[in-house]
Amino acid sequence: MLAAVNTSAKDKFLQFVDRQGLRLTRQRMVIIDLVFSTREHFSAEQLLAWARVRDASISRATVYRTLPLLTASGLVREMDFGQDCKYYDPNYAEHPHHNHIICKDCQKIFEFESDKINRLEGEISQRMGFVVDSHRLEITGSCEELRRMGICKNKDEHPGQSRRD
Amino acid sequence: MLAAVNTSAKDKFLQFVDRQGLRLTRQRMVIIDLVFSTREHFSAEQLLAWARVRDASISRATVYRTLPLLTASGLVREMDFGQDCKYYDPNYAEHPHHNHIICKDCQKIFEFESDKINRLEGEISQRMGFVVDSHRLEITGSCEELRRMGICKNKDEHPGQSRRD
DNA sequence: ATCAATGCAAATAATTTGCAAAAAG
DNA sequence: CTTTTTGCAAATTATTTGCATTGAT
Repeated sequence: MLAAVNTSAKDKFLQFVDRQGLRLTRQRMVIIDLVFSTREHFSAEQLLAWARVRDASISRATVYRTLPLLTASGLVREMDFGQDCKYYDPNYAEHPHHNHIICKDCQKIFEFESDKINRLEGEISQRMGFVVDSHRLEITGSCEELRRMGICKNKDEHPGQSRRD
Repeated sequence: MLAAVNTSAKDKFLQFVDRQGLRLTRQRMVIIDLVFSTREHFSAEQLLAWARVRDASISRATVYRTLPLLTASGLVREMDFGQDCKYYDPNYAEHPHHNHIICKDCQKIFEFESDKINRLEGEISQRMGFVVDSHRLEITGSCEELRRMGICKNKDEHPGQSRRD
């Protein structure tokens, strides 16, 4: 059931693989399965660890060589939260325009969508002579709850869950 | 005159240096002068090159050790446009809430501000139980002009120039 | 004087790459 | 069979750090 959530994203990627004439290797299959059955952001190292549970022989190089394929397909997006390594977000297949809000207290990352913001971005871009291709909005904030009560109500929520504006 | 544009930002940083009990070395002075007299985004390596024009003995290590001071002051912001190295934006002193729009054709980066977007972000964040601390909005788009006519009207504009929503 | 800051060079760590062997189509 | 992909290990590259020395206060 959990694994079924992103099935269509996986299928889209399989189509991409086909369209590009790429080969469907055992290693790629493992990686694809993993990537499209999670909603968590992950790093190359995390993906490698997950993959090795299923197939201990999968190499770091293969993971690093598969990530650009995933991003090239547009179904996974590289995220740069000024950390030491890059993170990857598999939720763009389902929510191509989602944004991030990061709790600087509990460090969790939430996703949300806003048509209003999208519309404004389009208007502003147009006025500046651009056609929007993609956008990246990341809000950093603090949880009122935590500041007032010392406990963050978001603490137990599933990361990568999308709320609606 | 160009150097005077950001004088107050420089002064603010000097106050920060003082407040933190940091010492005002010759090398820091050179770096501070440079950073607050440009509106361009720059990398550590670029800053080092500029600094060495004024003082050939300035080391890479000093530049790398000064950058975190600049970002800690809030007057300069680290920018991660999925590139090989980090870039730094000195325009946050004057425009603390500005956003970026990147022309994927001519690769130039423009800055703009939007109170409407800021307001929306505040509302959405509040509804999600957050108080906004900072935000990062980056739009990637293509220049209609370039696509239609083969020439980008933005080509000669000064990068780092802020337009108003 | 005292302690922070510097320059140098070596260390770190994420990511990339060359190459011979394995496997997909 | 042919060509892509893999695993391994070595290379690359931005950034960081240890240490003896210099310099700001």
